[in-house]
Formats: sequence, structure tokens, C-alpha cells
Amino acid sequence: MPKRVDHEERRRAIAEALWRIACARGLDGASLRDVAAEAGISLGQLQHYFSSKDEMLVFALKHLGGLAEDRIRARLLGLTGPPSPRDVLRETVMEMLPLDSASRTGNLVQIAYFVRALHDERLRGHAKEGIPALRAFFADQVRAGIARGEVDASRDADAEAMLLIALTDGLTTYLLLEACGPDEAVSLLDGHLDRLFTA
Amino acid sequence: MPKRVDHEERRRAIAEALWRIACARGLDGASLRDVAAEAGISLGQLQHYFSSKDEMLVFALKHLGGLAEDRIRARLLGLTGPPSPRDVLRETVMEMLPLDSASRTGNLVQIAYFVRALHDERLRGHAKEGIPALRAFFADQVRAGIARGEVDASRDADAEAMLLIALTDGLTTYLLLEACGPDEAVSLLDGHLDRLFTA
DNA sequence: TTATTCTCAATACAGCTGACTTGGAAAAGC
DNA sequence: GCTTTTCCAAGTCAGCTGTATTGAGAATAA
Repeated sequence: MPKRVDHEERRRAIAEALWRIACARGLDGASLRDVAAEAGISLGQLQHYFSSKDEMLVFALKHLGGLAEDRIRARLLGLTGPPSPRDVLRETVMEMLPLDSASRTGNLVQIAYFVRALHDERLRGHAKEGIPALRAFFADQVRAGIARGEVDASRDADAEAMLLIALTDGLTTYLLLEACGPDEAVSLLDGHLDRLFTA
Repeated sequence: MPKRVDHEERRRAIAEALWRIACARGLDGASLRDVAAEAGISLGQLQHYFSSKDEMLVFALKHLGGLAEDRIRARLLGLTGPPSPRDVLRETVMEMLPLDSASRTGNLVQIAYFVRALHDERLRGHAKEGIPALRAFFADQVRAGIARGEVDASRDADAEAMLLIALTDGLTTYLLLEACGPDEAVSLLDGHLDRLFTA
């Protein structure tokens, strides 16, 4: 056998090269040759690790989502003391927003996938799969807030969860377009949470 | 001179063919030949009306925005009696959301443009140009609501306007992904407006 | 009629795309 | 040393892309 190579690591490196290109030129502007060049390998080598372009795209999408989840988890673990539901929601949303350039890259790539998913049934499944879990997570936090008396009991936890997700997503759009600054986005979200957590 | 042709009308017909393709396969999947075939004309004829693909894309985008504005204006004029600020906001937002299949098409195309604009400076200008006006329009309605005592005077009209725009945009995303139904989106927005217009 | 100008079809072209094939280098197990 | 398996570089291929060119038909104005 030849030298043993960590396939997963190679695939991750290729996926990250794909992100860089997708971020700069869009997903459709990322040819196999471009990605290979960005990753510093030959086209043949790239095709050795991904037997088709579609396989590469799906892998890169899943890897992206995994890293985002990891970042959120790490951020929540980094909270000092027992976090309140409001803190959990705030930190999660802040991590999702494109407030720094690294997060901006991730969001740009994710949106590129989203748009492709609108016309591609296979990708749509992958794109949608994380939404119910996120929504349930948010709803749980709202319910915890209600239980602690920090949220008015008349609020519908599921509705508030969807509202917060949609708001985050919309702000993401305008942040990426630079039609809205990071400070403004943060203050808008804080204001929204202020009215949700009234106690 | 040969038979006189209404250039603008031809260009509109071509733009609409482009939308149909962009809606089904994405903007990047719309080649000049595809658009010409969809419009029922030859490639040469299409090139006679648009000297470059870029020109066609920009024209189609502006035409799309113009029609959307017209629909909103018509809907507001259709309101019986003097509309309250809340009605104006509600109707405008409802017209923007992809609640029926026609509006869904428009939103799909608009998002395709949005994503391309993220990587294309020329398009970004066109994509952003309508946002400040919309935001100012929404803010004016909120201010009118405050003046009429229907909105709490402590609310920041500009912030509420941005919040509503972002929320609409986020809901649009999840409607298009079918991660959220039309009824739910409407009820979420009504709930949001209920809390804004408290009197 | 004749000339002019508009409309548009056909074709060509260079460049890029994703997929595939071939062949060889390298390293582990025997 | 020899085999076997893995890894990967180079090249080929058909197909599609946007653009440019050429020329023909058609209708108006002289």
C-alpha cells in the first residue's frame, strides 16, 4: 500500500478551499479546477477524493454546518455561571450573525447553498434538516424563560422561536448587503429580546 | 426602414422568460440560448435587444422591482376608506411575502439576484438602492402610528422599520424553503404588529 | 423603383466545464 | 525483492458558454 493519507482531513481542506472561492465568487463560480488550485492540489487529486462535484458540494455544506454548531456550543460553554435562557438565546443568535469577517464568510457560503437548494431537491433536504432542531432549541429556551417568570406566560414559545429565527435570518441578509451595520443589528436584536424578556 | 418593433416590450418579454428560467433552475442556469428558447426567439434576436448578458440581467432586475412596487401601490390604493398606518404596513408586508405562487416566483428571482449581488459590485448597487426608501416608508408609518396614539411613543420608528423589514425577509426565506407555512407566516407577522400597535 | 435602415437568423469561435482514462510513483505487506 | 494497493498527475473528450460576424429579408422613405 502507498503512504496512508487521512481522507477526511484532505476532504476538509478541499471543502475549505471551496468556501474561499464561493465566498469570493459564488458557488457557481467555483469550478473543480479553481477549487483544486485554491487547495494547492491537482484536478486529478481532487477527483480522487470526491468522485463528483455534487459529492464535494454536499460534503462542504455538512462540514460548514458542523463547524457552525461547534462554534455555538463552545460559545455557550464559555458563558460564566449558569446561563439564563435569555443569555443562551442571545449568544446563539450573535454567533449566527455575520458580525465578523470569519462569520461573514460562513454566512456567504451558507446563503450560496441556500439559493442552490431552492432549485435542487437533493440539496434542499440537507439545507432544511437543521431548522426544526434550532427552532425547538429556541422554543425550549423561551419556555424556560416563561417558567422562570422572565417571559410573559401569554407568549407562544414556538411562535417566538420562529420569530427570532426569521429575524436573525433577515438581519443576516442586510448585514451581508451592508445595508445595516453590526452595531445596529446587535441593538435591534437586544431590543427584541428586551421586549420578550420583560421581567 | 423595416417593420417597427416596440423595443421595450420585447425586452420585457425576454426579461419574463429569464425569470421563468431563473425560478426553475437558478440565475446561473439561465444561458442566453435558454432564455431565447423560453421567449420563443432566436439567439440572434435576443442579442439584438440586449448587447450583453449583463445588460439583460440588470434590465430584468429593474423590471422585477418595478412590478413589485406597482403591485404594492395598487394594493394600498385598493384599501377601502382611509387606511391606518397599521393597515399600510400589513398590506405592504403581505404583498412582499411569497404567499402565492406568483409572488413566490418573484421572490425566487429576487433572491437569485441578491446572491449574485453579494459577489458582483455592479449588481449590488441595483440591489441595495430600494432599501432606504422602503425603510423610510415603514418608519413614516410607525411615526404616524405614534402620532395617532396607536404605537407606544417610546418606540424608535427607524428601529421598528428595520425590524419589520428584517422579519419579512427572514420569513420569506423560510417560506421559500417550505420550512414554514403561509398561515404561520401571516400569523407571526400579525402578532408582531399587534405588539407594535398596542392601543 | 431604389436606397436606406431595421430586424433577425445562422454560423463560427475561443474558452471553460465536469467527467473520464491512462499510466506511473510510492509505500506497505509478504 | 516482489507484489499489491493506494495515491495522484496529465491528458482527452464532448458539451456548453458568451460574444462576434455575416448576410439576408422586410418595410419605409425618397
